[in-house]
Amino acid sequence: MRARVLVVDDDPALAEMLGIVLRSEGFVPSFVADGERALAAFRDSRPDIVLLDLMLPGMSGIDVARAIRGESGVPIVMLTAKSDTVDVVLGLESGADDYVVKPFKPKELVARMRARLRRGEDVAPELLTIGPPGNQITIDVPAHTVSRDGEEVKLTPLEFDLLVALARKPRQVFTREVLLEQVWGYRHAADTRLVNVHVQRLRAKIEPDPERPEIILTVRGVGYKAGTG
Amino acid sequence: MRARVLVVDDDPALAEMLGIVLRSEGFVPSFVADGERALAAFRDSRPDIVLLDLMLPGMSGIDVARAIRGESGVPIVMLTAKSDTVDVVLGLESGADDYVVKPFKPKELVARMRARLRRGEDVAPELLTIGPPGNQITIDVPAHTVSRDGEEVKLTPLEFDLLVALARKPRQVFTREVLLEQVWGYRHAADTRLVNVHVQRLRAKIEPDPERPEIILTVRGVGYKAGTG
DNA sequence: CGGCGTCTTCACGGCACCGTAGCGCCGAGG
DNA sequence: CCTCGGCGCTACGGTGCCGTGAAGACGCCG
Repeated sequence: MRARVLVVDDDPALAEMLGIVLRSEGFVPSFVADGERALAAFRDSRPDIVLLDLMLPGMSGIDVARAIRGESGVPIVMLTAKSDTVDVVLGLESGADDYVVKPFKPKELVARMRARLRRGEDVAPELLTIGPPGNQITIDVPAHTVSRDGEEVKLTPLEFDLLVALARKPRQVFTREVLLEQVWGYRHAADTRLVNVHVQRLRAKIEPDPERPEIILTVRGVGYKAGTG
Repeated sequence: MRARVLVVDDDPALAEMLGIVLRSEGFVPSFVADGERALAAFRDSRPDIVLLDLMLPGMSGIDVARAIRGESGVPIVMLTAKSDTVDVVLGLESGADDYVVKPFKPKELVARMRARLRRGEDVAPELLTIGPPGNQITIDVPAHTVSRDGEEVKLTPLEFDLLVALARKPRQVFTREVLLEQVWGYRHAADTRLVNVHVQRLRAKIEPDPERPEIILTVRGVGYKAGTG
């Protein structure tokens, strides 16, 4: 029952290190150094999880992630150098489930991989993605940023918290009372219309067509939920 | 699988020593003695990492670093004599990722090279760079200096610590409470406005236009973060 | 088809948050 | 003893965020 990992990275030294770490942690790693081979290897071996460098020769990690995501729901963890800066926002929207910034602690990487594999161990993911395919937004929790189509969307603190609350459990409906408690900290019910207003403001910023919301959906008579497609 | 190192140094004795050390540590080194050859060799062999002496005949290490950085993101580790001091500031902004001061312990050099290559082992880098392209500042942690556009920026100890705390995890937002703990050592919350004031003082010194900060950014309702692009 | 409840949309005022300037203490160095 | 830089603290003004109220649109029911 050892998980098979596909590592996509063009840095041989890093690959070697990952090999040692992953094997000692009970994973079965395989390695490729560029995007084309990554896709072929993925289709061939169907790994349980993919580790993907953002910077690759030729086909970028972004394209690889998109391609894999197009044909599988396999967990993808991105490796990014902090110097990548400009590409980060775009990279995160490509369908990755989580990311770690180089240099990273091997333990942290393994913890995040395990968390993606078995939902039991709760390392809060750095990235949350919601919305139907073709209309997704990505939330970078520690950076407190939200992006769509590679553009950062400016949100107020309250809007951000509300979005995160919904995105943490996509498809699950939250009543206004629950949201008031989780986001506002109100212990016992206040005016629930507050929630309506802020959902509306949020939609105005993140929905391409706020009149037909696809990311934050209304469940009439109950509350709201985040859509995933 | 073994990392290829391009060593740029005009001192044959040092080169010989480096050859022995690097080979014994599993690297595959190649050597050139001046800047022009360095560039040619780099374009030709595309090494995994570059070791670069700051003092070179003809084209200086600074220019070489800039040229390489202009066409590749390859890790560059500078070798500097402690007597260089004056040139160091300029050299550090040329795009190097780390540096070691001669005379150095072979073990330290190798550790720093590994840290740049396999990002897993975290040797804290000597150099931190933050700010958007074209408006970057470089922090030399052991030297306790900060420079922008080749000019050293004078900071007080507190300002320096605050800047380093933010720069160690760029893009990530820090609350004022966390900063008070990390920088001031206050265990449980004091007046967080203290942080505001020092951020402002810091900006006055490092931001070209303090009214439109690009290096230290405010995240309203949350805290501050260092920008990278 | 009509009515009612639910949700959406807009406008507006209070206020928390942040940026900025200024003052005073304290310790280091002359 | 005096000077000066570094730091803590307060005060004040502006900006944008948030909460409320009220009217308009929509869907679900009889």
